Amino acid sequence: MEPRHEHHHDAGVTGDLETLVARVPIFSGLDHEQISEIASRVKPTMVPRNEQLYGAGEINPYLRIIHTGTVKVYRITESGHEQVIRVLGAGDFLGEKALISPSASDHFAVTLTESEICSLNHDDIREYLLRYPSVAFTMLETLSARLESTEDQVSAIAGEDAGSRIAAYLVGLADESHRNSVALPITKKDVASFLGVTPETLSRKLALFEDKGWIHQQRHRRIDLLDIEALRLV
Amino acid sequence: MEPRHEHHHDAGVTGDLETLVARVPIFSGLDHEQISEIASRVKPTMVPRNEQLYGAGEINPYLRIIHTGTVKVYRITESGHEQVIRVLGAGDFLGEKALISPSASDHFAVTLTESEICSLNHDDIREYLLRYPSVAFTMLETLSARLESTEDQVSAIAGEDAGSRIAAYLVGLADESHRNSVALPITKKDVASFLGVTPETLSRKLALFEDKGWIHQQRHRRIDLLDIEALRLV
DNA sequence: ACAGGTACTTGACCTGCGTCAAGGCGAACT
DNA sequence: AGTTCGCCTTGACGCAGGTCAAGTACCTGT
Repeated sequence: MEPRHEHHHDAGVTGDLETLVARVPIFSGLDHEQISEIASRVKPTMVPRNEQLYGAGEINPYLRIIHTGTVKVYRITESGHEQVIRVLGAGDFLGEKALISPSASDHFAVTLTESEICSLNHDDIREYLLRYPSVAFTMLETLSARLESTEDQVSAIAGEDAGSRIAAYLVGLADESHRNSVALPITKKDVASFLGVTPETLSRKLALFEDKGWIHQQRHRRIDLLDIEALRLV
Repeated sequence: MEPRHEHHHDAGVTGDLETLVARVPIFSGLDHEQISEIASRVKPTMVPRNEQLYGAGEINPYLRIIHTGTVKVYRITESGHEQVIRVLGAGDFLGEKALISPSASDHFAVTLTESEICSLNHDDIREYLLRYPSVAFTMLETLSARLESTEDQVSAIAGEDAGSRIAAYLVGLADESHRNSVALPITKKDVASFLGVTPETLSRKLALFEDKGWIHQQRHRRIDLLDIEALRLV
């Protein structure tokens, strides 16, 4: 495996490659030998913050698996404004669209923090999918879960008002971190885009929630949820 | 295979089972022998109109493949209103959510026309996925395409105004049928739900389009598109 | 063929949220 | 440390589209 990672510098990877691969959810069903084989094809890279992984129009021949860090996936709508599609973290993958149907997509992906990312060539992945059906099955699980959460997004934007969506988003963050103090993974501007509101509306609703004593906003995108039950009922 | 298809009557299937299976996209990569094997496990059924295929809360152990007819998939949002997720036709499948992660989903599915539907037991399908990787790969393609179209729905609802979404929907129907006279596959109420507007708004926008001479509404949900270019620019 | 219910249309009203604008604050680079 | 740029907040305003209501047309089942 040659160190040809676009213009990124090489990985200062924590632990050996096989351990890293084994921790990736879509390879979790494989045995040690299979993991080794995949590890030999993987290209781990440290990617700096604010690096564009792929952009609209270009066909990128890599499936990216995030080992550490955060990546934002978004698109630019016809009317020119940015729509955040999802935010990916450790264990998530991206770039599957081009793998499955190699047409240009209008997605953009950019790192939000310095990230440790493995790139797998599409040809290799296609081979794994055919050879190790459990990999394909796990990808099906992931895509199915993504589809469901995107459907949630549709019903929320179409059916709930801005306040409900924002409250539900905060409660969701709290639920998955099991804490009542959450950190927004992205800027408020991006959260607003993700929730289908303007930054102004988000700002106003958060101020309103704070007035009612339901939340407390600290520095650095950190928000304490003081009354989760109230937020659930919004 | 015993004829135990809930309370539906047995299929008066056109052509033999193998031909039918071979025409299903997710099995298109298989050879004759494999098709035969699958055909022996398939339960084809004629389902009447307005029949509920599955409802929220219940875990339905079948993957359904639509051979003829139309099926509407929707959910009921927390605030109680119906949100149409997608409309499926010949060659499409549904029920894959429970196959992949057998948790109760909040989806409903109902036939809009009398439909010829094949049911495959989840255990059987799981076996095919592991044994014939091309089946899994085709399912990946389909899910990926669905994901993309659901993402389109998100950006459209969040970013475009009602008129644009409605015009784009009409143009989309025309594009896929290659004709400039289209038939809405579902009621206007359902189209409205799908597009994230109220039936009143849909009605008003269509009247507006007609005023401008861009469309002509006939009986029976049939609409002639008189000026597709104008609609594209809305 | 009839009756009933649902889908659709149109009108009047009103409000939530987007838009425009201006000011403060923090973060990143030199 | 200073400067700059983009993020965030708050205010004022207007309108797209949701809501409520009433009437008409359709479709469906008997």
